This record gives sequence, structure tokens and C-alpha cells, in this order.
Amino acid sequence: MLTIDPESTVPIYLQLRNEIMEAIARGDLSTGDTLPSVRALAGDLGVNMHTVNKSYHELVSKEIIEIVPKKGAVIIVDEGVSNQRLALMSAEFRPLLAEALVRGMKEEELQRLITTIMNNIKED
Amino acid sequence: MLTIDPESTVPIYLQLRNEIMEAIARGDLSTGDTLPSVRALAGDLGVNMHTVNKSYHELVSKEIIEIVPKKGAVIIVDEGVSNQRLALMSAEFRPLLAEALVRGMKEEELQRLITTIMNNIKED
DNA sequence: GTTTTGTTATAGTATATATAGAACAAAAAG
DNA sequence: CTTTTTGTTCTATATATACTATAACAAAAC
Repeated sequence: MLTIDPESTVPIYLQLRNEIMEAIARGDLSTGDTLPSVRALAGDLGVNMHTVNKSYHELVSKEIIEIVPKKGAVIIVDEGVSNQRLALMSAEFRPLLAEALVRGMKEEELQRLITTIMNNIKED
Repeated sequence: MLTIDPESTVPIYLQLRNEIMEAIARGDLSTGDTLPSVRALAGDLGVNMHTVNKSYHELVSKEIIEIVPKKGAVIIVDEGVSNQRLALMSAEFRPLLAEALVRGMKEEELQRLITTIMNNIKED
């Protein structure tokens, strides 16, 4: 079930994008599955249609879903990460890892943290 | 040397914050060292004083520097990460790790990526 | 005593986030 | 075939964020 926190400082369209990604990571959604229509999901969540639409297009730009006109938003996760995609991901990881280094975290400590978070994602 | 990219989509105050954190991670700046005054750095970079000020306060909120009135911005990195700080970091890592999982990255693959990025930070 | 410091205040512009409502063409559903 | 649903596009509004500009202040540094 997708939910949002209106009080969060994280924009709604990013909250939604993140939740959908986690649902896929968990296996609750798989390649071929479709997301609800923008109007239906917006109605459920009590937010504007355009906000949901923006979430979906976030996922389109990440090549995680494909919006097939008049059919729906279909999940299209193909395994494997291109070098271009890896560069984008690295740019996002970089400031977080810099902070970890500043705080004196050792690589083992960080690897454990990563493992813990990944397990949390899978278990929620 | 601190620089900014005016074309970047990353806000200037975050670019600066990130660069300063990387300088500390690299060892170019250490506990006790002081950053230039907000006016001096703003002049060097060709940006507004308030933008640099915002960067510094980003680091204050992360407890990485301390602004001693009329003395300067002093680096105060004490090793060790509180549980509260760990929770904040986890919240930032989480969506990135979800995306990695969606793309089918295995934990080994991710650990290698993390190591690579950390080495890049240290070597720049 | 002059300069430099971080801070605070006001003001303006530009962009980002979110909402609202309307209209469109085409596919799906009845 | 007709109705409904679909994503898309457009206009409009409100609020928040990012950045700049300028001014003023009190206190430490010189």
C-alpha cells in the first residue's frame, strides 16, 4: 500500500517515487505489473493528479517504468546497470560517503550500515 | 581550492558544503582549521555572502564546524557517530539503496561501488 | 579607532512544489 | 456504438526555496 506523509520535508512526488522503488525492491511489484492510473492513485492519496504524474515520470526518467498510452504505467526493470546509470548513482552516493568519512567511519562500519538498510528495505 | 559550477542543478550552498566535507575527508582540512570568512569566500567565488553563510550553517547543523563569533568557522570533527546521526544518514542512503536493489545490484557489487567512490573522494 | 566579523533585516527575482480546473484524442469497457 | 477512462497539455494560483543586493548592528581583532 502506498502512503504519503504530508508533514515530511520530502516532496510528495519523491516520497511516492521512493515508495514505488521500495515496493519493487521488496518484490511486491515486478516487471510487467502495472501501477494505478494517476487519477486513481491521486484520489486514494488525496493529492493532485499532477503530483502523481510527476512521480511516475521520475520513474520513467530512471527507466524503471514505461508509460504505455491508454494502458498504464508498466514496470520494466531489466537487470544490469549501464555505466551512465552507474555514474548518476555515484554522484548521489558521493556526498553521503564524504560525510561518513568525515565522521571517521571505517569501510567495514559503512558496509554493515549498507547491509542493515538494505535488509530494512526488503523486510518492510 | 573551493570552486562552484554555476551551471549545476545542485544548489550553490550544497556544492560548497559538499566540497568542504570532501576536503575534510581528504585530510586537506582538519579539526582546528578555520574556513575563510563568509565575505572573503563569497568574494573569491563570485557569489553572495548569504549563500556562503548558508553553506556554513549546513555544516553547523551537521556538527562538522562551529562558528565562533568574531573568530571564524572552525572545524570540529569528533570521531564517532551517534545513533541519531546514524538514523539521519540512513534516511539519506535508503532511496539510493532501493534504486540499486531495483536494478538488481548484488551486495558485493554495491560494496565495490562504495569502495570506489570513497577512494575517488580521498584521491581527488 | 578603524577594520573585520557573523548576524539580522528588507527586498527583489527566479525556480520548484502542489493544487485546481478544463480540454483533447485515443483506447478500453459497457 | 456510446460511455468511461486514459495520459497529456494548458492556464492559473499559492507557497516555498535559492540567490542576489544592500544596509545596519555590536563586538572582537588589528
